Amino acid sequence: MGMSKCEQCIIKQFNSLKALTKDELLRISGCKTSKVIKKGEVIFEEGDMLNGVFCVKDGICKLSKLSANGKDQIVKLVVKGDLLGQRSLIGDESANLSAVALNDMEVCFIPKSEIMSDLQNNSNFSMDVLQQMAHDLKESDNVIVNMAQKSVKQRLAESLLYIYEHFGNNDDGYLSVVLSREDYANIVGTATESAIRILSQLKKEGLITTSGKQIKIEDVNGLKRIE
Amino acid sequence: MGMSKCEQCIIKQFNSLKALTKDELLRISGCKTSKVIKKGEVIFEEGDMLNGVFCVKDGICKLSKLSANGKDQIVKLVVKGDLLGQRSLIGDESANLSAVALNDMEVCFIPKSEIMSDLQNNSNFSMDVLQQMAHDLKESDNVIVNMAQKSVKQRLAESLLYIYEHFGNNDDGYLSVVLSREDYANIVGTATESAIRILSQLKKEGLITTSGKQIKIEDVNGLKRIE
DNA sequence: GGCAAAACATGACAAAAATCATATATTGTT
DNA sequence: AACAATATATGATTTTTGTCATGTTTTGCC
Repeated sequence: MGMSKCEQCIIKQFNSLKALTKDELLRISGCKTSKVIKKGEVIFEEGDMLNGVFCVKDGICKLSKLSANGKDQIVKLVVKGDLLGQRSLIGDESANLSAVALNDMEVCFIPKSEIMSDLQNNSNFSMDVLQQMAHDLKESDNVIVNMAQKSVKQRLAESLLYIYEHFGNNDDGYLSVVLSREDYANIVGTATESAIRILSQLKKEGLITTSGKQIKIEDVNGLKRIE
Repeated sequence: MGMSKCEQCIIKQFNSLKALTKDELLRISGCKTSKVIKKGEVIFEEGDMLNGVFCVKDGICKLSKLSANGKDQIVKLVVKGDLLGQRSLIGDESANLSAVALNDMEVCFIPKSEIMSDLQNNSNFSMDVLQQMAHDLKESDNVIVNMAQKSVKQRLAESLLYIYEHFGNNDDGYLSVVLSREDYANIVGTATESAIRILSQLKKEGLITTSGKQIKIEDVNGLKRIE
């Protein structure tokens, strides 16, 4: 528990922690705890007060929100290198989203007091976090436009491409992120049956192939071209 | 042009500029320019490089993005007291959205260099901006969930309530923000005809009344209850 | 390996929303 | 005031998407 050292951890290169000084990293290293989270486990839930952030060392989780009609909407996928929970910490609010592991994960938990004091005192760090949030906001706006203006088929195709471009394939050419049909439906905001139906269509059209839950993108441009 | 003084401007109380020191405000006051923008005028467009932020002293504008199918999606309404353009500045990217005045506006333009140096040097200011962005991100997530999971009628009802609760009525009881039916359609992400049709329905159901473009909310709870 | 539960698949139908057509009202301009 | 341009309104129809039903496959577990 918490034996490895932040200053030597390569993961930090991918997130705002890279802006911290060696001293700050040493302090964080001393008070962080690292945990293993099993597939399907809840990291935190909507409404929870977080008292720190999670730095994802391995694995993937989904951030989702339960809507009034009882369906879960997946808002974001968080992967190796990402930080988790900064927004609630900074806004000093309870979590707006739930985080659930999609496969086995390894995360480090850094207590709130550390992060907040570094944000106050290290302007490189706060600027980096600011930039990250500006970027996230831009992405959110784009998602809103897509949700509002595109068909379910287009949105599903784009989700496949997003996963393909951001998280890549594994050795056998299948997407490295493996989601259930229900998860896809919850990303796109549609009924599970509709997601299944459209994936079948895409198969027939030769744009993807599948093997169980695994999906292989066969024609990137074809997916991009969907009316 | 630019004669009034930031340190005395009450508008700043509503945004992150309140976290600046008197000296910083004096400096900004010296280099800002204030402009009047007519209804329908474009403040900036998608892809423009901004070299400063706008502080809205009066009026309302819409932030929207053109989607692939040629329709505009309105992502946010910006009103008196809000800042405009921070995200592009912070992210050092071209504007992701277009800003168009919905009525006559008065804004102050503050050059990039000023804002960025204050962000670097005044941690109260950067923390305030950070909190604002954390809040915006939360709002964005909620919009995504609504777009994905709710019917057009529910979304339109919520938009009316949003405007009612955030911007209020004017003396005669009509919403103080006056939008065209097309604007409503572009907020909700639907066809203009659908927006018109649903507003007619809401009238028949006694939840709203209208007079030309003006809309009066007659039954807040009724609007909230829409299945 | 066998069994139950969960996930996937697909058809039939219903509901929601988009599109097309057309009519009326409002607004801005001369 | 008259006109054109724009915005609002509403009907008819088509397309998209959701729901319900039912069967098949896969998965986890004893």
